[in-house]
Amino acid sequence: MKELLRTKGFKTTPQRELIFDCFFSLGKHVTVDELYQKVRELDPSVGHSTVWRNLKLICQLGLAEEVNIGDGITRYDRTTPKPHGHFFCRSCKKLLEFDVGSVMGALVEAAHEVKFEPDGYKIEIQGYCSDCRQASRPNDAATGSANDERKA
Amino acid sequence: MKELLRTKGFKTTPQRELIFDCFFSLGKHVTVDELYQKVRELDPSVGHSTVWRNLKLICQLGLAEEVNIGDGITRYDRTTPKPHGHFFCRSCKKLLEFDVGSVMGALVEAAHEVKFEPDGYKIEIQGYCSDCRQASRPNDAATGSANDERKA
DNA sequence: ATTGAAAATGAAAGTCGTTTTCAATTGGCG
DNA sequence: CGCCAATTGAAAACGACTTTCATTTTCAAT
Ligand SMILES: [Mn+2]
Ligand SMILES: [Mn+2]
Ligand SMILES: [Zn+2]
Ligand SMILES: [Zn+2]
Repeated sequence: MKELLRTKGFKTTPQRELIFDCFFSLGKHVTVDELYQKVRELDPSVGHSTVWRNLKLICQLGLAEEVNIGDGITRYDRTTPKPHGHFFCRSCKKLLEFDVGSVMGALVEAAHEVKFEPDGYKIEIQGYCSDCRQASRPNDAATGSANDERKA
Repeated sequence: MKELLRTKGFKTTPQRELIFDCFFSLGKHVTVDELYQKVRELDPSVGHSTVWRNLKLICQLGLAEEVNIGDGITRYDRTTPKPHGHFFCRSCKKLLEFDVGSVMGALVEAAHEVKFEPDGYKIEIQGYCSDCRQASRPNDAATGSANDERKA
């Protein structure tokens, strides 16, 4: 890790090491604030912007990539050898991963047809996970309109 | 159109009619500001928030849905009978649509396997469209890192 | 036509995650 | 060591989205 940083011309600092460690110890799909909280448990002096900057750096190094599910909060997902898709539960906001190997062929071909050169894939299925469906059985119609109540 | 509004309990106003008309006359994937500009060509007195609110209303009526590609700008896409995917060009920021019929089966099955109940699909392929690739042939390496220049 | 309650409007302000600024500190090579 | 560029942290800036509120308008019921 230090090696990778050095060879790319970045310095190793205590904050950076801590942030990197925390990031990789936390699960996938971490938000800046989640990581910030985790880091501050171990060193409350670390600043928010430092966490943010190092998260960006982690992405720059190719160790993670941003995931944007449309709720305005960027999540950082450890890079996986092959692209994967996400099930996003509208209720608990959790992301489940699934293999997209079976659909990549068709997508690449569709791109080819219109001479589009793909370099990134975002396959996200929204809905409700089994946990949440069980929990809210009686009124899953209500939970279904998560953010549609304007003038209720 | 007026009928639909009335039956749902919404009022018809000159601004609303203008905004609806402009929205449907513009192409797909419209941003609030794009629609705002278009509307103001015809009536400069219409406010930004009115455009925004009516765009939300159009979604509420099921005539459009929000598309969030991760650049922080919400686009509004006219509802299509069946879900479609998007090619998003990192260079010109345009969205090309493509049919996802051939991959829906696999996705639905993948969801089934983990007891996830899907109700929304977002299939977005990022990359470079044929126009942009031709235009920037000599230095497509540079354009390739659209937003990766932090300390260039 | 008149009227009044509810909805809609527009300007301005508020929200909130992201990003930048800047002075002070620090890492690491020579 | 000693220097210089990289890094840090606090605070401010940014920007799209959303809400607030006083005023205006719609429209159903007189
Ligand atoms: Mn993931
Ligand atoms: Mn579309
Ligand atoms: Zn859930
Ligand atoms: Zn393009």
